Amino acid sequence: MASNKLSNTDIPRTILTSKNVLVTKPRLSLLHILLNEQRPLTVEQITRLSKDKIALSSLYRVIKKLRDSGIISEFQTPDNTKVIELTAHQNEHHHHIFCRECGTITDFEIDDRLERDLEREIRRMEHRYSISVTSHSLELQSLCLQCSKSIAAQRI
Amino acid sequence: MASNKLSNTDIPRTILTSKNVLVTKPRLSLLHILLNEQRPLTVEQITRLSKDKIALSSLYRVIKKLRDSGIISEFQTPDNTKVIELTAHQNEHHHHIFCRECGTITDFEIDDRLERDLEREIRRMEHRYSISVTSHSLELQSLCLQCSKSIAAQRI
DNA sequence: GGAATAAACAGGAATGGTTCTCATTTCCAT
DNA sequence: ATGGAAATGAGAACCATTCCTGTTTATTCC
Repeated sequence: MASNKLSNTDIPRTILTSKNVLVTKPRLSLLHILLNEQRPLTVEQITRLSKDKIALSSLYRVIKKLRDSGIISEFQTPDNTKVIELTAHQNEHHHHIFCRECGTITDFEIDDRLERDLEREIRRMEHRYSISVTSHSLELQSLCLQCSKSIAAQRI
Repeated sequence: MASNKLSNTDIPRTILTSKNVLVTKPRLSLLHILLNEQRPLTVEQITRLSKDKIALSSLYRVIKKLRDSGIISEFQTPDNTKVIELTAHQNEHHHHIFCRECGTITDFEIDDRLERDLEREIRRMEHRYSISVTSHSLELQSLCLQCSKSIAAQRI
């Protein structure tokens, strides 16, 4: 039975048209992957998930285009790898946890009160250093549950 | 008159020997530069400040060695550049402000109470995600005073 | 709907930062 | 002082990313 709602596969198209970005296969494909995975991904992970259907050069170009259009955003892991995520997810302002073993990235939000305190402290820093802060990010480095288990197992 | 204290030029040597790291010219040279500048430096900046007396390959090796010995620490700017700073400076736990125009990096510390709240929140995250957080960093992106001035000047 | 036009694509070559290799030099314990 | 281990310098290799060029695809206007 046909749904009268948008199917999942239409969301990427809707995102592109709503931002006035031309709809093309590689762009749809990238958005599709990001929507499916629901977590930040590296270029390499995207390449693997796309089953090499996007040329690497195109992937980089698409990332740039969608970043400039505000659809996705980009940041770096502590060991210098480029990571991409949907900006939509960013709307709930969040931070990142990096597992230093497997490199998995997890989003997290901090307590509202703490986030407000943080903002206030940043305003103070702006005065103290005579700067205007445009964004902030909090990063945690950790061992994820899985990695700490497998490391414990190796020790036995 | 000869000083009976350590001269500045002896500090790098003392650092190396106290950490049981072999004393060599490139290592002394890197420490010398970091002690002089008193701020985080990129590989490129170090190369320039060393007047090209350290081979690039050696510089990378020295950075690695001193990092592994805990003498210096390494992090990334938001645009993916490697930055080195003395770990001694780290002892007062601090964070970084990156100017998105000129790339200058400034250290800053946050209010004690906020830092404690942050630590507490991190403990909560550890429970929530079943992870063990090994370190955290707060990064601000800003325009520094100088850059915001020169941008304002351009507009006129 | 179909042709013209503009944009995006694929593939490969080029680039730049970082690491590796290996012959030579430096350090340091004896 | 000297032998052996460790570090260095110079350049090659590496790999992620960017650039280039000819081809394909999407949009626009008829």
